[in-house]
Amino acid sequence: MLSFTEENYLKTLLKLTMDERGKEEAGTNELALHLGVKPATVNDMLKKLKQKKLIQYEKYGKIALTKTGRKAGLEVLRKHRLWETFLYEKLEFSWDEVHQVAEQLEHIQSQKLVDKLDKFLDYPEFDPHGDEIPNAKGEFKYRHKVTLSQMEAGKSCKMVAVKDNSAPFLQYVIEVGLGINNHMKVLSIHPYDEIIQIEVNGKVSSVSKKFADNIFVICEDCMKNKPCKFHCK
Amino acid sequence: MLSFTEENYLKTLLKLTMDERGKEEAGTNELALHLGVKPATVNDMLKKLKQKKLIQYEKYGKIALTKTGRKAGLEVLRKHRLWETFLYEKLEFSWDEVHQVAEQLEHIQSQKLVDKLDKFLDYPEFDPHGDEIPNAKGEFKYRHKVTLSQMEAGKSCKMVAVKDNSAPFLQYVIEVGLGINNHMKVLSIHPYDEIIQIEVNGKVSSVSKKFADNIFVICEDCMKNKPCKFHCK
DNA sequence: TATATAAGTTAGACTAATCTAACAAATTTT
DNA sequence: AAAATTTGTTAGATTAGTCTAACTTATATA
Ligand SMILES: [Mn+2]
Ligand SMILES: [Mn+2]
Ligand SMILES: [Mn+2]
Ligand SMILES: [Mn+2]
Repeated sequence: MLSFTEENYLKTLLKLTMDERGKEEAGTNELALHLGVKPATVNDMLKKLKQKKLIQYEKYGKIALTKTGRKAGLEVLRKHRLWETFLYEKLEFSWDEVHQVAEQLEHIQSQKLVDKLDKFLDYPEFDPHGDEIPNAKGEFKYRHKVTLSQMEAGKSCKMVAVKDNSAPFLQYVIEVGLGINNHMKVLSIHPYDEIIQIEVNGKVSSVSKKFADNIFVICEDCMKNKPCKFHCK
Repeated sequence: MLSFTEENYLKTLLKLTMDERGKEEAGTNELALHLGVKPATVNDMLKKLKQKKLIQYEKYGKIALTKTGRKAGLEVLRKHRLWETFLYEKLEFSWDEVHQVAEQLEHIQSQKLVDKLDKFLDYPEFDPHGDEIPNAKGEFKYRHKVTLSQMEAGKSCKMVAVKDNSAPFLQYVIEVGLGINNHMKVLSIHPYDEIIQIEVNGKVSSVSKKFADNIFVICEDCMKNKPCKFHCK
């Protein structure tokens, strides 16, 4: 049985080693930053997680999840995203409110509850922020998404997810008239300050580079399986 | 902000001082028994709860909730019973499975969640065990219920709740063919060992005194507002 | 009333999770 | 290669919640 804290470490480690592909390991400071604790605290926990065979780790080395650790992390992430979906779909929460409550709900221990909730929601594949929900086996759909800031002027794309899950950012996204599955066209990218002009539903908006870094999109060419020389390799 | 543990103490205190009416106070050992900890542990917590003005308590004296303490306890009880109802009504849990999971869910902190859940369930007044669910103001319906063991031979009654919420007991109740809102007639009570014969839906069953102590009923006379000399005063 | 039993308290110890402050190793820059 | 910086570790302390064992107070019984 894992404690809430242990679960949070595993979930965070999983996110750090799966978001940016290629990166399979994390560091003490990085983990501390994301968990909102001090590196010293993380260091103590690393010893415990290693002892429980949930991570691979040597003194002064990098941290990687073991198979069991990854499985446990996936389970927490699955619960988090299912609960977010429940709150959003069934209880009329807005997308900027669900995360905070799901942070608590993800730690409820009951296999039956997870299964029943999944069924009740009709086996959703994505949460309100467009993040993939791992299924009962821990598998999830991979999508070749890029950030809005990686798009070229003149190209069209569809918003599929957000990177930043904080309430202020999510509210700002709504304000700009954007949302999951919205189509948009990149009109221009200003060379001086990288301000990006986009058109959504006929309305033109200007967004910053910082904003665009946190919006995930799929480009129209990719969707149509056309090779897209700009950002897909 | 209260910890899980503090919430459990307040909820348990509330149940001890509201179930049996007339009894407004509880003792250290009694509380320890219900919480599954040692009296020494309770004693430490009493000091903390007193300091937070959630209970009234003097060394070697009895324990009573303050107004704030009672309100906090009611909120936890409300959440517990709403979650039980959700699991039972929406997720197809059986009535012997809901309690264990609700013990965890009752501690989720989100006023909005409680309100939305209440609405989603259409403001239920009773949980799957027949227990009253306090409303948003902390009020709940009072019903003059008695235990099945208090009934006289020849009288009819309706089952409205169970006292024992443990899975083995609840499964046994089903086995006997009983459930919330079932009507039954007490055929006989044997003077030697107090075995009670009841008739439910034409089927006759024999139950022990211990069993009957844990079944709450409303007698037919009381329901019809006829004075009932046997157990109502 | 004296004694036995029940109820409640205290002291001292333990674990999990956290911190600060000091130290050590690894990496980057000059 | 030396110095500076970043990254990671250790020691020692703190807090919440729990325990055992010994003690004290209150209540019931002979
Ligand atoms: Mn989230
Ligand atoms: Mn969490
Ligand atoms: Mn219950
Ligand atoms: Mn509880």
